[in-house]
Amino acid sequence: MSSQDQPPQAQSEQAWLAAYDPRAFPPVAVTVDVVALTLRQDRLHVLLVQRAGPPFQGRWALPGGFVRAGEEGLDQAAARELAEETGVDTAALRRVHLEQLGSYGAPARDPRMHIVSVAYLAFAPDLPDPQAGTDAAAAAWVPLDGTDPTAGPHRGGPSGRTGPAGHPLAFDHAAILADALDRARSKLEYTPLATAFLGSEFTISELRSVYEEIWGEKLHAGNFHRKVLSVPGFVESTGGTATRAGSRGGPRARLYRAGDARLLHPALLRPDREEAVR
Amino acid sequence: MSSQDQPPQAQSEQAWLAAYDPRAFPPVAVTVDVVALTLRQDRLHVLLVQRAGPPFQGRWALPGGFVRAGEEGLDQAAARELAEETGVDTAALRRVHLEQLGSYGAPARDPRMHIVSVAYLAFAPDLPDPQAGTDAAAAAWVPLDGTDPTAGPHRGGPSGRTGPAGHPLAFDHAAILADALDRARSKLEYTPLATAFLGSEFTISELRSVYEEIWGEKLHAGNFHRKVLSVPGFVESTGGTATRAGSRGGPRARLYRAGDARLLHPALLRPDREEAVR
DNA sequence: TGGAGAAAGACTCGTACTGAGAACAACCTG
DNA sequence: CAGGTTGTTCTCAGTACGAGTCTTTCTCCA
Repeated sequence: MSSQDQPPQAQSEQAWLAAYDPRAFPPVAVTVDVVALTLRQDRLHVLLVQRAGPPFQGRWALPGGFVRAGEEGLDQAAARELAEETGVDTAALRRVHLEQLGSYGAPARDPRMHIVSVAYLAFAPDLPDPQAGTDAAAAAWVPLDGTDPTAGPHRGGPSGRTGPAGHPLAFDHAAILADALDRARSKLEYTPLATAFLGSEFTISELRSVYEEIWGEKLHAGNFHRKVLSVPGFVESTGGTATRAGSRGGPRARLYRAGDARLLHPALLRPDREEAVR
Repeated sequence: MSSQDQPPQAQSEQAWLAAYDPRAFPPVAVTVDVVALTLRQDRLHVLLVQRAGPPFQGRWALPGGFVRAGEEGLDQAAARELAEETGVDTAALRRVHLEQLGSYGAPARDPRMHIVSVAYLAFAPDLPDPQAGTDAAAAAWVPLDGTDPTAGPHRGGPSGRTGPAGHPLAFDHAAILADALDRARSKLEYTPLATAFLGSEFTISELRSVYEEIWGEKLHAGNFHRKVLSVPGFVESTGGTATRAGSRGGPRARLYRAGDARLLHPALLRPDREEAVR
């Protein structure tokens, strides 16, 4: 149940509600944090903000903030935070995939008080540079390539994930980011969400490079091509071709748009992951 | 970030923390609700409690309660609620699989105030009948078979899931339960968690009946057998055989225990789910 | 201007996995 | 004891997948 509590008295339900005092309950605050991922120049980036005030002043952190009590649900709060932080209007947010990742509620994860954070994961196409909100010193898309010395490339080690200046993230945001990357990698396997990183029209090669960048390994071009076209509803042809070939030659690729499938069947599995089994 | 907030002043971090007033923040309460599933006599059951007080007095609901601020994390809170509600001691809880399902935070989901509930999903072997906690009128394992007229058998329609007396669940617990069943069904595909519903030793047929009951469809016995034994780390032989055959004849089955795999590779996919794709 | 190199896309081949069904022996109940 | 049920193994055809080849088209650079 949503509450295990001793009612003041067993009166009528309405009378009881009127006498109800929310402040009588232990203070646990709820925030929403967003792990927004995008690809810029074929590199995976995450949206981070630099904290303007304590705690962790000056540190980089995931964008987020308190849920406005009584005004909005969790999904709306996440969308609002993302819009505020990216400076992108609500219309453009429609092209962004946003899903709940999980909640983090260790008592000491925030030094101020017990704060439960509901984390969200966003897949965005290439967006303009963010504008720092009023409560942030800076905001930026930060590359997640192998520049982090404490984590192997594309492995997303749970600790040590760093911000632009190489400093560790605030709070437990490194762990949240690691979980987000795990989720993103497996989401690509059985959903067509890789297309969320691309524009409305794209080539199979561009789609493949999304997989390669997020999974961190090269894929067989021919097999990928065959597979993508054979999964019903993954992509559909626009009939057109790219106006220019790739920068290093090759024929002009055909263009596709996202299909109507919500799940890939059969799935597009990552190659050989024996190590992940045990 | 875990907080987007105006610090009272930009003093030293410690001074700022000392002056911090948690009560200044909007009251959003956090609860933990548990969807505990088990199999009794080859039937899927969920643990429900009957609410002793308002709101929704007398209605059946998922077991749960407020997170004790500053004392415990979300996982511990879920384990505690489950232990309190089942009357099972912490030792027996070790055999129960408990994972976070998701968070539900629509502003009006609780009539008292804005309450965010972090839902957990538990897979339990057959446990004794629960004891109603002090704040519940009753607690019971409730069968989830096709007795619900508003939902097809094993489809878990998001609305209308009912309690023992056929009454709808309190709050948005019907939706949470539906999400939990979806999650459980897909978890069986790529994890060995079906074994969490069984005792420490089991036969392949018992394992198959777990899948059949949760997926709601009969499986090919021969292919299931081959598949289970071929996935590395799913089960390992104990060398023994069941002391008695099934009630309707047949040879004594060999006994197995859970292996050390945490993921099934390749996965054990549900048969034909065209409908789920779009 | 004419390769060299690279990429898009179609194709081939051998292997692995899957669903459907058959076969057979062990065991229950009546 | 007979008939039905179940555990387990096997066969067979269809599909999916990894790796490789081949052709064509394009860009870059000598």
